[in-house]
Amino acid sequence: MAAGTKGVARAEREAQIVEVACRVFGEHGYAATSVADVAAAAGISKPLIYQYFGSKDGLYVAALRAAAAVLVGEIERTAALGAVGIDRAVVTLDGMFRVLADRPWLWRLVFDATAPREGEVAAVLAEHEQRLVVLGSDGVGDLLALVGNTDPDDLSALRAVWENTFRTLVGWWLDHPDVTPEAMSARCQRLFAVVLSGSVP
Amino acid sequence: MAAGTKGVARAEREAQIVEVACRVFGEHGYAATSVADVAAAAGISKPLIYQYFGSKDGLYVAALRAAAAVLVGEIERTAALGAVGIDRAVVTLDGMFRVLADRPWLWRLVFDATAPREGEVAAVLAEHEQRLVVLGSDGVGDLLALVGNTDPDDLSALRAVWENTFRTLVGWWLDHPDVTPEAMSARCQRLFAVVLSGSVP
DNA sequence: CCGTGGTAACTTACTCCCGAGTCATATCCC
DNA sequence: GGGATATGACTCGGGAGTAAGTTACCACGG
Repeated sequence: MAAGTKGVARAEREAQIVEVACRVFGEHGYAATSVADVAAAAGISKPLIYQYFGSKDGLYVAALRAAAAVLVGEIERTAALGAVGIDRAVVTLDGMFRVLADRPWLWRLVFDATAPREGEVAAVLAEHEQRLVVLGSDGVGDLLALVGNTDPDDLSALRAVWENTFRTLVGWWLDHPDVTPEAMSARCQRLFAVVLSGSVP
Repeated sequence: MAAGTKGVARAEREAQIVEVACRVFGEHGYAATSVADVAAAAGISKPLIYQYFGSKDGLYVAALRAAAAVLVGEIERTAALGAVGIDRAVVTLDGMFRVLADRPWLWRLVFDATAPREGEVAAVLAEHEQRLVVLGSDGVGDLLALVGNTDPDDLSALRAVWENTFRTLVGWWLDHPDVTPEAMSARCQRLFAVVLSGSVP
């Protein structure tokens, strides 16, 4: 490949690289992805990525910010709809299924267990996590308030359970690509109803 | 350090290495742990580990088997007690808290997201996961049967939710080392009661 | 209209480091 | 001597990051 410019402006090239990086990082995970992999997938060379993003983590942060803007933004959007209880849960999940339908890799990118736990990446992850904690505590808090429970540790634990339930249901859906968002939302509604029906001894 | 024997028999040395490996792998994760780290922690040299376990994965498999024997064994033990519904959940969690109290690192070892997804390690992980799936489907199946739901995908998804709820509660507890097993079991019972009370709109 | 120099876009071909895995050798005990 | 236990000092590969050079475009003076 010749060394010279291809006439692609920096902003445009950066956007293209970020999009490719979202996909590659999301599909294979941070640890298993090399900068050379992303460069190859984008049809460019490694040093260009370093010139534009500085480091592997810099690239990852850019991809993470782009993905989180979509996903956390969607969660905040549905939260603002004002549904409560089961309805709020189902509406939130339904919105997520629709957003992920044509770019499912964004999910694994944002919740990548192999991402570094320190440095700028960790800071960005913590920032998004904090937004989710606020939203989750809100919904779960209503539930605890109904029974007069004000223990902060109970709230913290139950919020964690809810977040992981959310993650698990989305993860299950991603593992079953034949299931439509509509069918999956219906399944969630059904399962919540079973659990919350109080039919357990 | 002199090269000669220290008079430690192979079986004894292997047991010691496995114990140390459980701790180091469990505390830092598979990916972030080098064989040299384990050797240093055990007070021996790297080639001895290779002589006894063949490879990093071989060592990891040995540690995994030892840890899973304890943890999955405990889950199977409590499952055999015959409790149902919330009681079964609480009994299972309670047993786990007690087992983990003096060696909490075993948990992160068995559920390490940075462990390889292929090769012998993956096979061993899948084997233990399968045992958990059987147990989880059992408990969750009762719940669905009560409302006449026989959809296998509903069972699969709800089982996944339960397993992750379990993992989340244990993980939360590990992040709050001041909470005693007794207090944590009480918290779980309380939270289950809230959710299953059907008090949601 | 035609250089011509400056700048932005881009690549080849490296260095460097870290961790997995190995080889040759040393010590101890029977 | 011989086998089991042990280690220092390597090789090797892969991925992060870099140095130096190449090509295209564009603004300007002639």
